[in-house]
Amino acid sequence: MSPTTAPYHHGDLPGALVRAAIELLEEGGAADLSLRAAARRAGVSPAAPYRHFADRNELLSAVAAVGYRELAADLMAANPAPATPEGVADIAVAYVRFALRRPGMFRVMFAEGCDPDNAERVSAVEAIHQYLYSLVQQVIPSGDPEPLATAAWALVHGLAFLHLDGKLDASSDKAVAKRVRGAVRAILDR
Amino acid sequence: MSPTTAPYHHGDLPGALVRAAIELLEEGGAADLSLRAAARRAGVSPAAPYRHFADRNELLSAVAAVGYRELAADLMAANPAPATPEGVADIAVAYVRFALRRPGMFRVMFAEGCDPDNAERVSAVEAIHQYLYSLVQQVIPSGDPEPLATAAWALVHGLAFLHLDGKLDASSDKAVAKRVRGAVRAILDR
DNA sequence: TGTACATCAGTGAACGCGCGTTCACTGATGTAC
DNA sequence: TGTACATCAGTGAACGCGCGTTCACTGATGTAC
Repeated sequence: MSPTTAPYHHGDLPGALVRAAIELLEEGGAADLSLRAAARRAGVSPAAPYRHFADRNELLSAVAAVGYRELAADLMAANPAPATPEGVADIAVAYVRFALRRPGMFRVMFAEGCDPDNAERVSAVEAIHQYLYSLVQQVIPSGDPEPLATAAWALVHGLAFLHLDGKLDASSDKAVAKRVRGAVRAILDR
Repeated sequence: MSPTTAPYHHGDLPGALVRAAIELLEEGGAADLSLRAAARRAGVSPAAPYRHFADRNELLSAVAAVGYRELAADLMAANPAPATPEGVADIAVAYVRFALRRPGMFRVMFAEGCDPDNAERVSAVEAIHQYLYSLVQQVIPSGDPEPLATAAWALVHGLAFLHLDGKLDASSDKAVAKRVRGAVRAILDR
């Protein structure tokens, strides 16, 4: 079998399309991501994706699902078992860093229009919430962890978007980390 | 002068275009907002806007500026002089409510691609930050207010977006208000 | 008070673009006998 | 082991769409004399 000739059957077109979409997202931002562009990059005709995805939104949901998994992995890698405010700040920094490192992906993960009923999405989001919940429970054992977990998520999410959208200066990684740590500590150390 | 005939000269086309754009935003979301659509609604040819706005982005910036002013007004109306955690929560609720009531507008105000150098935008954003700064200073007089003000903004901003994007259930106004108050109190009352 | 003229704010037609999606099709694959 | 056939995964051409933007233009306005 000649590997130089592209086979008629791709082998893993769904995977290739998701990967292509992610690359486009990293290179050009959310505006440059289209079904056609992903197909082009995967080396396939504009109609081919429709064998595997009902429409544009379904591809986007698949992309977002990958993003959620990677974000979760990033957070856990940042500090596997935080027990101090500083440990929590590590995770906050990782969250914001993820958003700034992969803005296109982050925007797709949190965007209007993306199917809110997609099962994979919902469970991935739930996983992140759960993670923050147990984290909060560990660091601040007193009281109801639910509102605190929500507050924690909102805090890092807001910091991420404000930096992403230029409302807070994101030109220096160091300054961003410092600002994020400052905000987290301001709340935790009172 | 016949008021039934549209005059050749509009009178206040820039204003009419901004108003039209805002209406489109409220009716159909950010995706339905285009220069052409705004011109159509203002009863003017597709090329007319270019007399007043260099390009699409400039119109968007003008729209965003109106949004910032309205958001600021909403916040101040919610509680003119908050001095307690509950008063702060009033403002947080107003922030989230604004986002949910006018999602298209909110998204334009905080979106990528929108000119970050636009003077009116920058000063409007600065005004909001300043407001939160002085608010924090009043409610929590001890320590550096800067990181706390940033944290406060990020918190409400994150709550707004998580509700807007369906990560937190926004189907009931009451439940949203309760969740927002809960998050604010969880942080303030510790 | 009237006229010439520069300036300004619109028109309308056209440009090229890339998009999502549908369609009838064809080449490859795998299964039943 | 070989063959007929159903199924699947692609092709490529075409659809209609709305967009941002440019262009040469014309109608209205206001100012200088």
